[in-house]
Amino acid sequence: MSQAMDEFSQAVFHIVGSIPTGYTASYGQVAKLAGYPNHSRHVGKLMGRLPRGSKLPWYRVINSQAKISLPAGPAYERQKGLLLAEGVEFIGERVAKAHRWQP
DNA sequence: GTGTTGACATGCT
DNA sequence: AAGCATGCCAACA
Repeated sequence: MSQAMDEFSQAVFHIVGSIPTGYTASYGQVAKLAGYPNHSRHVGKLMGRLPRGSKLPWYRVINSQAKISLPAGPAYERQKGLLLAEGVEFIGERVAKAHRWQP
């Protein structure tokens, strides 16, 4: 039945699941690693579609500005809290460069 | 089929 | 540094 998720989503999920604890990756980075260099936007859209109990560390995915997207709100604080709990350092609203995932 | 939207990226000013 | 403009591609009305 279901077409098994398109290769795109599957690749993105795989990459996101490969992000080590305490590290973060940007949408463009994930998209590129997934094999789709210019699909950064779709990564974000996919994240928004993820269910609440998703096993994927979606909270480790941020934008190229090393900042959390989401227009500030409960979700924003939630992601920030999760990252902090993983040991990620925050410089203001920005994630420390040292905590950016480097494949 | 066309137009708008979207958890973005990159470049220029 | 920060802000504005352009590019890119799929999903949705």
